[in-house]
Amino acid sequence: MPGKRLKQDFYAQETLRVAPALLGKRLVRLWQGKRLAGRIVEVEAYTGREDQSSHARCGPTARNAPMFGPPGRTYIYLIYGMYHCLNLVTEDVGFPAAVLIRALEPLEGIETQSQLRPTHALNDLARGPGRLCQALGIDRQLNALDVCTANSPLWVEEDLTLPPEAIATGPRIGVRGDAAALQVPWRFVIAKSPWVSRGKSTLARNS
DNA sequence: CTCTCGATGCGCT
DNA sequence: GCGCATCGAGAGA
Repeated sequence: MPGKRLKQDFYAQETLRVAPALLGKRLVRLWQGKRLAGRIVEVEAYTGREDQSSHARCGPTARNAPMFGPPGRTYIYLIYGMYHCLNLVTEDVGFPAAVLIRALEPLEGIETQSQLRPTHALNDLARGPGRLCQALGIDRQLNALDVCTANSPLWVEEDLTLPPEAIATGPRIGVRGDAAALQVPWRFVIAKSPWVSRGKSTLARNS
């Protein structure tokens, strides 16, 4: 049912199930009493120590600690000294995995979002992991936050449920790592959505 | 559309 | 000190 907040059991599933299942759902940020929200249209999975593109590949550190923690929490980090990336932690405690939220279709509080991230093009408001964090007022103050409890200022709601053929996959964007990590199709997008970030040419339709 | 480049803070094998 | 799971501006085609 649309509007219902996702609970911890959703995030506790296998990461490669959680990532595509997040597509179509609604990311909601309560910012100064206002609902800022967008539809999740693009995500990436990072799972296990063997994933050479994962921040967890070298084991637990102060930064990546949330990835080893319980599912349903945020993992937010600073990248290139000026942007933030939002992940939602998946699977069991001790197993490092998370889903990176890469793009949103703006839905609610668009005027406020445009103040937080001034841009003339609606298409650029939340297209990209750094951009969507700016538009929703997300930074490291929200790191390790439980998005399943009733009073958290950030959560994911039920919204659209997509058929498998509406989902396209491809290699992850902007990552380093070994050949396997560069090729594995762990990027998931809503096929033909005008709201996804760069790299459309590398996508293939889901089978 | 493509590409290249610089900005910038911080955690790290 | 190095290297980022990025973005925006500028140049070229």
